[in-house]
Amino acid sequence: MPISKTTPEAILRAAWIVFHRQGYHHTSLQQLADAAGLGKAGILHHFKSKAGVMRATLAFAADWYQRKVLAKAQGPGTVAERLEAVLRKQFDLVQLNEDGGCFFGNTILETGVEGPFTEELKRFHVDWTAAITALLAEEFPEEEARERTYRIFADYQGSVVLFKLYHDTSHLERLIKRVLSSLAAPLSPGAK
Amino acid sequence: MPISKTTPEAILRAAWIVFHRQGYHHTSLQQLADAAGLGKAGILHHFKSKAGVMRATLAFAADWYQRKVLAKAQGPGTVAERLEAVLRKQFDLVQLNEDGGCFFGNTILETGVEGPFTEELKRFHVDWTAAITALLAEEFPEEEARERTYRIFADYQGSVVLFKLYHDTSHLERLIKRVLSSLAAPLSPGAK
Amino acid sequence: MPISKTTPEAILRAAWIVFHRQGYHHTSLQQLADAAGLGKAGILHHFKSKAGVMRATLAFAADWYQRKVLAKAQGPGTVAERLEAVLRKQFDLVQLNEDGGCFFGNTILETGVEGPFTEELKRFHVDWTAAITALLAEEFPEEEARERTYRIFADYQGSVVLFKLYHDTSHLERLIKRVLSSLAAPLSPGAK
Amino acid sequence: MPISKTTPEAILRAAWIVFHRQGYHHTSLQQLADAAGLGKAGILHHFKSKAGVMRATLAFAADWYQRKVLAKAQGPGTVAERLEAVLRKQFDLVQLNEDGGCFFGNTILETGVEGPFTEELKRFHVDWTAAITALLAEEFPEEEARERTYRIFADYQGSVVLFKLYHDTSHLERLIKRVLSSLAAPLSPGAK
DNA sequence: TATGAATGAGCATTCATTCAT
DNA sequence: TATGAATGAATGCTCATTCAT
Repeated sequence: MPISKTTPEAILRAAWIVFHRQGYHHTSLQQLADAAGLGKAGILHHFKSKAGVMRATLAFAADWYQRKVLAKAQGPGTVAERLEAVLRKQFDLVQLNEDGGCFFGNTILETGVEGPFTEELKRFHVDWTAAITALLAEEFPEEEARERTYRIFADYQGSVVLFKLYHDTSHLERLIKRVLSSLAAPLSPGAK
Repeated sequence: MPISKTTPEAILRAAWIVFHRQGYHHTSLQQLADAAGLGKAGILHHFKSKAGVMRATLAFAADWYQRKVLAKAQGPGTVAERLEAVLRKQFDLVQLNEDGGCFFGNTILETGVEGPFTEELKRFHVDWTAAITALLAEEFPEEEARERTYRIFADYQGSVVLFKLYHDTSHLERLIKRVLSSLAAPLSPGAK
Repeated sequence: MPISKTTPEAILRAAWIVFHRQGYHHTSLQQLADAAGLGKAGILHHFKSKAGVMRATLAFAADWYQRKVLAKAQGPGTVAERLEAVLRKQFDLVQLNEDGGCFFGNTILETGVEGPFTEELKRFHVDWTAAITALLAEEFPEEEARERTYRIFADYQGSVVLFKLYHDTSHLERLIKRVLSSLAAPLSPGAK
Repeated sequence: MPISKTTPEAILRAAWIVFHRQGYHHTSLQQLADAAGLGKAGILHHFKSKAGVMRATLAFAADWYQRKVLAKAQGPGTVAERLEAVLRKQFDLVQLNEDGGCFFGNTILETGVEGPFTEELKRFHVDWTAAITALLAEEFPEEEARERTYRIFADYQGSVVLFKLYHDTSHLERLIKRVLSSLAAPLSPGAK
């Protein structure tokens, strides 16, 4: 008895949680199926392999990121306020799923180079960089905005490592303080 | 034909490479055995489980790190020279093993909190922090040295993510420039 | 090429034979799979572990016992005739499977107390006792029927040991003679 | 560093306990080694295989049985008293080792026919039969003594099954009562 | 659209055993 | 007399995937 019309999106939503919490290799199709309330074959009916599910999940998450996180870079408020809003929203995700860290960062380190996910992972970084650079460009010259964005990204990813290591959100708070106060200071040298 | 007296250390040296390249979950005992030139059972004769091999490998690597990388924080040369030496040595490791990134950072993100490796992973961070803080304390007040160390660590881990994403060592070079020039500047606010 | 729809019952029928012949611990999943004409994974698709197969097999066998062996305690014929019929049917099973003895008795001694099969094993004894007691109660007072049943059970299990030790069915024939002639005699003392 | 001169007998004493508790197939060489305080290779130095250890253990146990259990059939006291003494001593063994049942009976059912232990197992039964027959022959004609012995043996093995199934020593007590009171009664028919 | 049966490769781990020392 | 290194086969079980229905 078929039934129920599980949407692919519902599967991805469930898969996101599981992949985020456990990583790609440590997640089994069975777990994805359980999370989505389908059989394993049901999952593969929609996405033709485990890697396919992952790819779609990354795309789905990047999309969501764009709409729910990076969108906060636009709209009313000062540059600092909007930057803080983006970072705080980002941290909500980091703390989700039993403190899973950054889904994209995790996946970059786990599947890295040879992985079949490079495209989606790069898209995330490109999106992120574009949004934050555009925001900072309201206040700094283009070139400088780009450099500042770059440094914030690195600082963010590094802070997530500390957060995961010590399970302590203060590392994320410190990042926000650091980033916001850096906006008020001239850019230290060390650029590309 | 048994016998040949593979030392546990030789196994760990081989395991380090494989774990670094592939991550914990994506590495099989068979691969560890192949790398060490033993049968699977031969590995488990020395370490009682795959997790045991990982634990020992992390300890071995942390030790090596202490002796070969962090040791460069001591000795002759200016603070900046020695800091650069440490970072450059670190990058050698990052680029090793098909651009595997930071073995410890990877493992932190992959096995995170609940993992059975927290102890070894924390030790790495504690060692690292102690060495760099001691170095910077030659030039800055204790408190400031600690904060600077903290920021460098975060920046380093974040840069590794970029390196893995784009396969491009320039991200590591930029980190060095950024770090060294920051030594010459007053610490921007945003501390703990 | 998957598919062929092996029924769980077919698996249990095959497993019964193998477990009976070899015992629980000495039987491998591979052997069960071979006997059922499936791969190991095929077996575990139907029963989630080797112990699960054993449990289901014991339940299946107990059921069969009830319908094919103990059912002979009812119906036409004298009490003695029906008791003999039950015992003879029982012996057919004992001699099956390369003289495997009593499947339930074997398992009781092999996995004993702490085993995960106590429930199924007790059910067998309860069924057996209920059927034979009901039969004997046609001729003896309730209490005495129970005691006689008890002694027959012990004698039966003991005779199986001798049968397995010497591979000689005369031990089973002697049991029948002993049991039937005891029906004609008053119950010797020694009750509970 | 060799040392310590573990006697073969000490190994067998330890092996007896483990084999009795767990059965032959469910016992590993490692467990035997642990129990004896040696390495696996140390065990195999004395007995050239696991089966060899089992064989020697059965022989050792049969010997012990002869000297410590069946010896009670001789000496002062009435026939009934001595028979009870033998049975009670036997029950001590049955209850030993986490209610392991009769070591010999267990092994007969577990390894049965094809097993490489038939010889030792038969020796146990022959010894037992000889000792009890000799005892009963003090009071009954040779032929009758043999038949009574035979029945007691079967009843004993059957009672052990009940004891293991219900973990209840009352089954053993009932056996003693039954056996002793049968001595006072004429032998019911049903002989060979 | 989804299931459930099935597969074959692979998993970590344990097995009894060998053998140089 | 005993160890510790090592093996190769086997253990129970999970994996991603296929496919008839």
